[in-house]
Amino acid sequence: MKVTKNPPMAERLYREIGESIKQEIAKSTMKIGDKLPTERVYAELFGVSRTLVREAFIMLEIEELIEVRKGSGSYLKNSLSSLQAIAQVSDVGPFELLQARQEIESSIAACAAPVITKHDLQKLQDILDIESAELEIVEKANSADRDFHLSIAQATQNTVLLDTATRLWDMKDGNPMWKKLHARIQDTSYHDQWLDDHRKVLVQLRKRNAEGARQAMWQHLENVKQTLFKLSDTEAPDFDGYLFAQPHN
Amino acid sequence: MKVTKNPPMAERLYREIGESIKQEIAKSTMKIGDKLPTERVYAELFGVSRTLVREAFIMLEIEELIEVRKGSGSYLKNSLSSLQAIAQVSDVGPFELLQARQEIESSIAACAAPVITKHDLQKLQDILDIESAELEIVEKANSADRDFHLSIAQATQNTVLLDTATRLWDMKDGNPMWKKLHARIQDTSYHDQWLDDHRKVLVQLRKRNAEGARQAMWQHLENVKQTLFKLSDTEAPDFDGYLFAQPHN
DNA sequence: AATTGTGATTTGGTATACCAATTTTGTCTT
DNA sequence: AAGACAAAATTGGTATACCAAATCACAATT
Repeated sequence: MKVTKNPPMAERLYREIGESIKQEIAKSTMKIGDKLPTERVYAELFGVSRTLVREAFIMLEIEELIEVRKGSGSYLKNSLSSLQAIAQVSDVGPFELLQARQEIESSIAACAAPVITKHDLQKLQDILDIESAELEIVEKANSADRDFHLSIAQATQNTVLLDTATRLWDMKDGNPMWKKLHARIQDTSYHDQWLDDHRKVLVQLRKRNAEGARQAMWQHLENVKQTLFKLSDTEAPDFDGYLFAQPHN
Repeated sequence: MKVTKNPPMAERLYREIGESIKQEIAKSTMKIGDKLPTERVYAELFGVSRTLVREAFIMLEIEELIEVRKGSGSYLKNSLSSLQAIAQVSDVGPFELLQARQEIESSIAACAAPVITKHDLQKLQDILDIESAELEIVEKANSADRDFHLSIAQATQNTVLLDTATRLWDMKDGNPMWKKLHARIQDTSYHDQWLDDHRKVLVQLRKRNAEGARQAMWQHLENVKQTLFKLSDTEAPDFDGYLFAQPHN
């Protein structure tokens, strides 16, 4: 039986064209507001049909790099650097990311403590129960972990904080370094400690103790950091460039 | 002479098609991984050519909502809700945003204090000098303000913190509420106080006093918040829905 | 000389036709 | 009946042709 596989599909052509156009823009001296070459010009330049160039333009337009105006032309809307600065953050190192999460999530916990609702507290309790029960199933545990952290952010009733926390959490997805660490975490059971950390955070939230919650969340992420540090120490070479600025507190 | 105008251009059709498709997805009971109707089906459904549907698909693909596979079909990749949660953050209220910035940027200041370089301190001093000199020119002052805050984030040497700070700062762009407030700020000169706030932050950073820097930055954003609160109070009705959870610290 | 109007040109917008990869179907072989 | 192979149908990929809006050039008008 042939398995339905389709991972290594050749990338869609319009993406290649789009990237090529980006390179052209990078090489040129165009400034924001300048007019780009027309679709037809690019089509001839790359030796493809205008349709493809058009699709590439749509890609750049959605990325907010350009703006296209009928009958007039397409124009640079943002600098290339400002965009890729945001894009390339995704492959940041685990420690750098955890450092940031420690700073921000402890503040979020402190921020949530005074305003958290009974309903949210119950929700956190439920998540903890799931964590206790499903400790073995890695996927469940992970999902619950995420729920726990983000639910606290939601309890602040501040959209921006929730968005920031979500963004930071999802940053680890797609980073190969995290996957390696993650595989090693599955064996050993640091989950027990982390579960205990979560309990301590919830206790402080129940007491509506802002500084207590801050401390508890700080300590939790400190423990995670230390764990990852040990694990990476065991089999270190992969982490060149990721090890730096240790906690300074 | 005819001015080159082109603001009220009818929105590109592919966007309408794309939004329509999103609605169709929302109405349906499709789950992640499910297969979407084919391009041809949508083309007939909406009474347009397949080209347009295809462009709409590209839009959805770049938004990471779907994944398209040649010869097979297109598939739901993410839930609609998770995406729009991120997208709609852009029009968040000024107070909600400032609240988040107060939490996060004060932590960033504390984080920067122990590790800030002499070079970065000098850079901050230079920015302050510019702020003092160009106090009157609103654009310059604004730019310097941004530089000051983001330079501190950069001084943490943590990419994620810098990215987060940048993201928060730029959130106010495009929000009409900010523009109204901003117009009113230009008249009065709260800039003096804010400039003084900045000085106090820099003093603490020089002393490498983490908690001092945290406090100084906190107070600075507290002052900004209070100022905006007064201004919005003067001419209040616009702010329905933006006034809520006042600082709880 | 400045302005206006009109037609040609440029540019993006849309539709149709055909190509290639994938999946499905059905038949043949074992 | 099971498996393998091939033909056919499905689906996205690409190219070409034509349409409509915006712009530009230039002459006619004032």
